[in-house]
Amino acid sequence: MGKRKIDIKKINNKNYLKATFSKRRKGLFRKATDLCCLSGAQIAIITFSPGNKAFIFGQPSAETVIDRFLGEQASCTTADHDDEGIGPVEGEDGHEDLEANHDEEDIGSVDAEDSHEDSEAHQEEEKEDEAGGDGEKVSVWWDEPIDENLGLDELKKYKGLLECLKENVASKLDERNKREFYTKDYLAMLNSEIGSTSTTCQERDLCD
Amino acid sequence: MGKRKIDIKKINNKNYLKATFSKRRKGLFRKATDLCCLSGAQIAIITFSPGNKAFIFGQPSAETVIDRFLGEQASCTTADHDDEGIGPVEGEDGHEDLEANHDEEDIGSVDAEDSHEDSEAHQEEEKEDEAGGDGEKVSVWWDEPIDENLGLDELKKYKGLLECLKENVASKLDERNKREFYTKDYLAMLNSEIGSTSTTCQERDLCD
DNA sequence: AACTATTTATAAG
DNA sequence: TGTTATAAATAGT
Repeated sequence: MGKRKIDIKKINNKNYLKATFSKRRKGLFRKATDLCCLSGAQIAIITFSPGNKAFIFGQPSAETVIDRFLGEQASCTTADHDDEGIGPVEGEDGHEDLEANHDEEDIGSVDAEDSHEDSEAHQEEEKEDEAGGDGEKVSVWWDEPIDENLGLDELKKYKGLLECLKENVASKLDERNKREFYTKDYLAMLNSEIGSTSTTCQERDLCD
Repeated sequence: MGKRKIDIKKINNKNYLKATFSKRRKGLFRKATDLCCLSGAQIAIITFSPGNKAFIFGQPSAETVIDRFLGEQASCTTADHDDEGIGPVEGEDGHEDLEANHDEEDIGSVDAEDSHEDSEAHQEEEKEDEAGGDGEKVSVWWDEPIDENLGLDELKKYKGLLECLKENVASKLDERNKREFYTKDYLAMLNSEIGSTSTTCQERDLCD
């Protein structure tokens, strides 16, 4: 997608690599945002750049989606999980001529919750590499002044973003409430178990 | 990107939603594949569709990247990790007029490992929804017959895929070797600790 | 599912 | 960093 077609193979020129990674990572996150907003999907993306810096995308948060994934994985422990432990391995996506099957496509019951769009939350880890450590701005889009000259499209996008923000705040609150609940629940469990005889201590063999 | 521009807002029509999710999820994974191949980045994408089906992308594997992320997160435990616990929260990506800063862009030392491209491994969980439960094919692209009429681009792509496959197999082997090593190491540690006095049993308070 | 008309993404400059 | 020519993705059919 540019002035010239490029082969999809490892870029060796450092500067070009950096520029390309940056542009394409942004593009990837933008696509994820759009997909979340359009479909209501939950998505987490974890990226370690060639410079080993982490870039994280999460809707509603990376942790939420990862936990859900790990949870489902754990409850699906099939006989031999010696490598990935999940289902069928798909080699590649979207290479027309080479494309392998996929009987995916799902979407069961989408409870058409009237009109509040989706939200997205991105988080980015910062680990100053040796490359330029200028004064890390930490502002976010909703702190930026509103451009006076927004066109209709921009205004629509802005509206969408605000709706996403609202939804995001709501889901964060929800998460926090859940966490508090579970914490209380866990504490209650611990308290009840300290006095009971039913629990075994797995570590005991090593303890004496 | 289509015959008409659409607003990025929740789609309510089920069929349109399904088609859109499917197309865009594939597009997202294709972008991730390209980014991995071009830059050597490690990426994991976890997607829960609106039908609550999981679609996983991983390079070299989702687990590897998630573990790395969780590991780094654990070692970075800052004072208050009450919600996401990572760094600055970025609200949105790539909305031109609204775009907030980002002082990301990294790429430190890319050890130019001559010419073997990147690999990708995707895994897809299957959980048959009520929608069409036909006989789950489990084949992958490298099992498919090669189209006799591939053009130059397709051949290049094929070459790239095979190189990725090779690299992927190599990294899987590497992972497995590492795992065996750690397992041995861990067992050795356990053995040496059973007889020692240095280790404390964190669970002890609950054990008696 | 396959096909365009268009919009988006992005390689180069 | 911003611009532009082109490739790629995809909305609607």
